Amino acid sequence: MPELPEVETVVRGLQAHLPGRRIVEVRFGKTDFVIEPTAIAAGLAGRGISGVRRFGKFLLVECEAADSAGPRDAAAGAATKGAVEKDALLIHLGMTGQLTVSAASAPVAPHTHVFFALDDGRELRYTDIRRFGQMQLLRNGDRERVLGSLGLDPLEASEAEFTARVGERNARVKALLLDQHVLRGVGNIYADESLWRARVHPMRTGDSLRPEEMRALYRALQATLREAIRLRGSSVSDYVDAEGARGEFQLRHRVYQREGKKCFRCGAAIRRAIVAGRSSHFCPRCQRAPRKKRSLKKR
DNA sequence: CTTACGGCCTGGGTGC
DNA sequence: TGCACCCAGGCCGTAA
Repeated sequence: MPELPEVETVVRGLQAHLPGRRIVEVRFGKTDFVIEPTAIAAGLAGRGISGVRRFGKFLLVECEAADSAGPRDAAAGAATKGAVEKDALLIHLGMTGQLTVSAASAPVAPHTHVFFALDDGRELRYTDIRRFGQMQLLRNGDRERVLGSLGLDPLEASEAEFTARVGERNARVKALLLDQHVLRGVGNIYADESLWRARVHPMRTGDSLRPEEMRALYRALQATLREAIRLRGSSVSDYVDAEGARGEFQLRHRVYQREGKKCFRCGAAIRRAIVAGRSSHFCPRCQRAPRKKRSLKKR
């Protein structure tokens, strides 16, 4: 399940292969998860790739300016196009999406639905068993419209920003961590792992966290994400990086998918419960449940 | 406005 | 061997 660390790992892998390459042709298999596939094919054929970046769980393949096919005066271009946003291909990997670079002659994995032929004889391929992913071409101005409402990147947010976002909300902290409009990039694995690390129960509300708990959660979230990036993400089902290799952070999971197993800190049996509509894994001893029912607002 | 919840998309894994 | 069912994450509609 690609979350921030997995997408970051894929992006870093793609950055080693794609910038400077040119997309020769785009071919599709199934397109029910693609917004305007014909626009993607027409818009990207012949375009050079200038960079790859992550935005939350989204991945952006950025194109060079459309008129860059021939020689041009860079200074003049900058002067006239200064406010123009680069076109970019926006990709969300959903649950089972994979982006890999391979030789065009390499065997095609099942459920591979998009092929970007590159000018060096290789292909960028999009494979997605469930097709819960998403792909669309962002033109000038689309970026703010599509991505503008997303929350802070958890690795860029200061402790004060994090506290302001989470600490004034009455919703369950698990729901807040998962809400992409609060923080962008956190999913079920890293929410559960961070809450365990911070010893905060997922059903606590944001505004019930004491300052030291809020600080612990902020630090736990960043430490967990950084370690997961270092270990190239969690491969619990289909996730692989741009080279097709699995990550290793799943070997460090302390609660996720460990229901019934012993807590690494205290030995109690890890529990699983549905919180915010999601499977949530926690230690019932280390992470104290809120005692009383939450008040339905002040009345 | 905020929060909670159910349904929908798809198909691999599981259990009978 | 087949087959019904569960579940995953994001998003959207609805209700309170």
